[in-house]
Amino acid sequence: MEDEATGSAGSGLAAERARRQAVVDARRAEGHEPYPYRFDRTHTAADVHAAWPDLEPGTETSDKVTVAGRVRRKRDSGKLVFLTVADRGHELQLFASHAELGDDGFQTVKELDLGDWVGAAGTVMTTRTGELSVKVDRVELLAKSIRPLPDKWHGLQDPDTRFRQRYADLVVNAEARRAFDVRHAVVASLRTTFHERGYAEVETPVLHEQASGAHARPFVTYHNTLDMELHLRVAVELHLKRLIVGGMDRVFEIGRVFRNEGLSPRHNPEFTILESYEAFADVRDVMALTEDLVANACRDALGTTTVTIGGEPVDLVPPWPRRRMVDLASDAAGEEVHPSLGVDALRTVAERHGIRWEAAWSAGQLVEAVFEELVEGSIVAPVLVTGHPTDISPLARVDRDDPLLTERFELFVDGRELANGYSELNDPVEQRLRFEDEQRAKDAGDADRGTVDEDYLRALEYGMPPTGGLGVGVDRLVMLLAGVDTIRDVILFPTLRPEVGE
RNA sequence: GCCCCUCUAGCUCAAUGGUAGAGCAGUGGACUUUUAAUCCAUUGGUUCAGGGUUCGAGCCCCUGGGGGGGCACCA
Repeated sequence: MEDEATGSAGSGLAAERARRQAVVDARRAEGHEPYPYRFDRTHTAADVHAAWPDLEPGTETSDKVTVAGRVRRKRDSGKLVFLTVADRGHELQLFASHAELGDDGFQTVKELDLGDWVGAAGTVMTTRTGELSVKVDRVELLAKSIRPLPDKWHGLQDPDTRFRQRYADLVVNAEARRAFDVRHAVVASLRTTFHERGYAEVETPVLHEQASGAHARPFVTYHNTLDMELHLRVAVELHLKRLIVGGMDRVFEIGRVFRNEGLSPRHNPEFTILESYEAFADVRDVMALTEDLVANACRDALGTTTVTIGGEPVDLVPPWPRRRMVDLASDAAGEEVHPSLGVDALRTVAERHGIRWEAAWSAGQLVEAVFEELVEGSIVAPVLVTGHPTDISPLARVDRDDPLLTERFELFVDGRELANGYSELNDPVEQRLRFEDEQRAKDAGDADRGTVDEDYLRALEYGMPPTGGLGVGVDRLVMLLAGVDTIRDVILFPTLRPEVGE
């Protein structure tokens, strides 16, 4: 009877799904395919708005369009139904009248639930309040939504559900869509900037015998046939420089790297890194490249070079200030901070400022600690921090003016490191010594430190030209430009613990 | 790994230790120009799980789980 036919017996999620499934079954029984294979549309919602931008209220055109989208809202006043359908973030109203559609077509409209995908053909019109609409004469269900969407007005608020069910988040939360629109525009812009400069985009292995190129703990996995442990990469650096040795000249990679560390609003175990290497360039060229990459990405994604940080506008137009790490640290400490002071003196400086240090730390690590504690968090507008101590920069070339520092920089914005680059060390003998220092530190118990990469050294022995290299945290760049403060808002599917039941 | 906060209907949220509610969604009804349509009626709950205290627990306590924030580590 009535209850069976409409599936209205009971309530709750299970009953709602059953009711909607019953609509699918009924359509099949009537000879309609509820999940058709394809649908031809002539216009997207955005196209319609662009093509008929300012029709007077109450206009009826004879312009035919065919559109498709997801039903987001439905206003049913009996013999007339207004449907608001969403099509890639743009909305369009369908004006569905019984007079125009007849019994069958109107029944199809009546049966539509919020969340259903629908295709419709009709003429462009405006209602008497001026809303651009399509007066439909044909409506087709393209896919039934069996599961009800989250609240049409409040959206999805629970962060857990937003991340686990990103599909639902994207349907109902415009802010979520916007952050990823920014992301996609940023990534496209980065590629464009590189392509315009003659770089080749490359892809290098994710599975490494030894993860190297950054101070980080790797994920360990296992290959059955080779019967060996493999490590997921923590950086792409050494492979790209092998390509420079091979004469590829200008290369970049945008790829996922994996670091087996804690999660936070700024850290996801897998994240996207951009690295680039350019033969015959040094750190100054790389800083200029970085400025262009970021300014272009901002312009391409936002249409402006101004971003908002903590409620204040910040202009990203280059050039940005270049300040040596030792000078920034010295200014903040009110006394000289430089690795030449030696470990003992630097420990004293650290203690004077309440900075905790460890016995194993080198002079360079102490300098870095002073910088991180006293300076890093206070940088808001972009600053290129240069001249990192040699002992914390095992792959960077020694500064031509100061043997204790390197030709390196890190870009800081909003208290966060966004990029890191340097004049690449290309002397295989010196690189071996630096690797050996890393290995010693690792053997002494610092799991993040590196090992001696013999194959990389072999490559360097063939000769690597002078090279400038860059690494950019793409997720953090997107966070800055999208104006969000958690990395989970710019990673579609952030790492979560397994879900427990439903 | 440690500390703090949080978890109630499909969604968004209420509920001095005393009968678990509302809005949206859903269902039934009215309505041919609505805009979160409106109006009338109405279904829907293992209050994250398991223990405990109490005459009585969504609320207090313990254990466990998910999530958020902080610390640590890092980009």
